Amino acid sequence: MTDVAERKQDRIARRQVDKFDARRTELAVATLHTLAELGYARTSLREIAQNSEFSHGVLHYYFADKRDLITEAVRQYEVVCVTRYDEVVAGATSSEQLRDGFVAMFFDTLTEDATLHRLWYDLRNQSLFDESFRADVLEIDGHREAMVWRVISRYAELRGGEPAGSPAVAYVTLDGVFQRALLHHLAGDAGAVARLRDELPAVMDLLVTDAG
Amino acid sequence: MTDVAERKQDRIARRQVDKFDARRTELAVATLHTLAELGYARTSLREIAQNSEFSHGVLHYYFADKRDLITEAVRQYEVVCVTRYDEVVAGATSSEQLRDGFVAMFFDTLTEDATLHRLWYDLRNQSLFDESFRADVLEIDGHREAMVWRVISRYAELRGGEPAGSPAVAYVTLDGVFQRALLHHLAGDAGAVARLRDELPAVMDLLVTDAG
DNA sequence: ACCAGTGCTTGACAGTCGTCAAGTTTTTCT
DNA sequence: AGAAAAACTTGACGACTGTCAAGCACTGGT
Repeated sequence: MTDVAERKQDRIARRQVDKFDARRTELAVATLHTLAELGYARTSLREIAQNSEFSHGVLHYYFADKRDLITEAVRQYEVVCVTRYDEVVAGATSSEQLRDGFVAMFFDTLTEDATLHRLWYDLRNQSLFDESFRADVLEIDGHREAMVWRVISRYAELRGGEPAGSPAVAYVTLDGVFQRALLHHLAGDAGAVARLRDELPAVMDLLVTDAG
Repeated sequence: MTDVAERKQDRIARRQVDKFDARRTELAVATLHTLAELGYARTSLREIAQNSEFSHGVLHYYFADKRDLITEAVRQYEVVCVTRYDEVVAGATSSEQLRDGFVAMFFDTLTEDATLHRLWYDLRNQSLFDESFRADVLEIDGHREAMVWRVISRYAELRGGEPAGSPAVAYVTLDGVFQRALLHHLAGDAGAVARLRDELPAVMDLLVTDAG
């Protein structure tokens, strides 16, 4: 085979791989939405296929098995979710601006992406039972922790202070507030969500020491 | 029917009701252990029955359906879990004693009852998808919050200070630490658990203001 | 125009699920 | 001891699951 022919073959092969990956991603996104709607326990392959424009058999053409499919869907979640606060951090020129921007974004995504967030917590919990999810979950959890840390360390900097705890403590605290707000939001308790919104600035202040 | 006969009937009926309830509870406990082992998504009635000394059909003799059974199991969890720290609070005569006793109990139940705790988080998450669990979950969550508040408010008292946040903030913070410790414990990362143990006293101190 | 191969659908498989009716064993009361 | 009721087992049902093989439709290359 000539060099030209080889390069052409390569181009074709690459195009096919690209198409294959694109469809994989498309199906993973459909999976993500189905999971967000039904939860892990009640999501079947046929249900996922109905949320796409394909039939259920195609899933085994693009994915080895259900686990492979769901793992890919989780990775799609990660792409969406771990840079959410970065522009708030980048744009803030004062601690008040950062604090208010963070609180606004926090409760905006809470209500806007509620089903996606409940899925994340569902999958993180699955990893407590199913070892095969654990590596991906721990990786995403680490990215979420880093995201929170970028907010808190910058907040401390703008206030001329220091973070009061480790990245882990900052993360679990704010994530705990988020989980609780999500639960009450989905339960229809707007009052409880509003109370948490009022408290969130004070929680942020707990996580940084005053300027000394 | 004579009065004597009526009273006798009553006694019999009560005894039968007691027996009925006792067996219901027994089966609910078996359900609880199965759920703790497999998680909500993978727990079937036949599996539950195999963890008891009965056959799978008996479950529909004592429970209307699967939801009824699992709801009862969740209530059993509540009985076990919401008074765990009370004796630590009652016995502590100094803030250091309360703090150290709390930390010890915290990580003791983390490792000792790990499967039960992961079940709780699993069911709490189910309530994000399934409305029928929500009322029970919110009730248990409230009891857990009250339990944490008894610890933190007493801790503040012993230090001559005040709690730094609301009961909700105290609860989600400590529960967040617990969830993270549980995840890393089940993932076999003893180092991460040890680091959280080292940090927990500082987290408690974040939640109370110093004496003024 | 034809052919090969990719992409996709259809239908079937073996297994599991919750549920329940029918029947058997055990307990309880007279 | 014998009858009545409760407690429990067994087996079956329809529905649903993940998986996969067989075949149809369509595309791109020659």
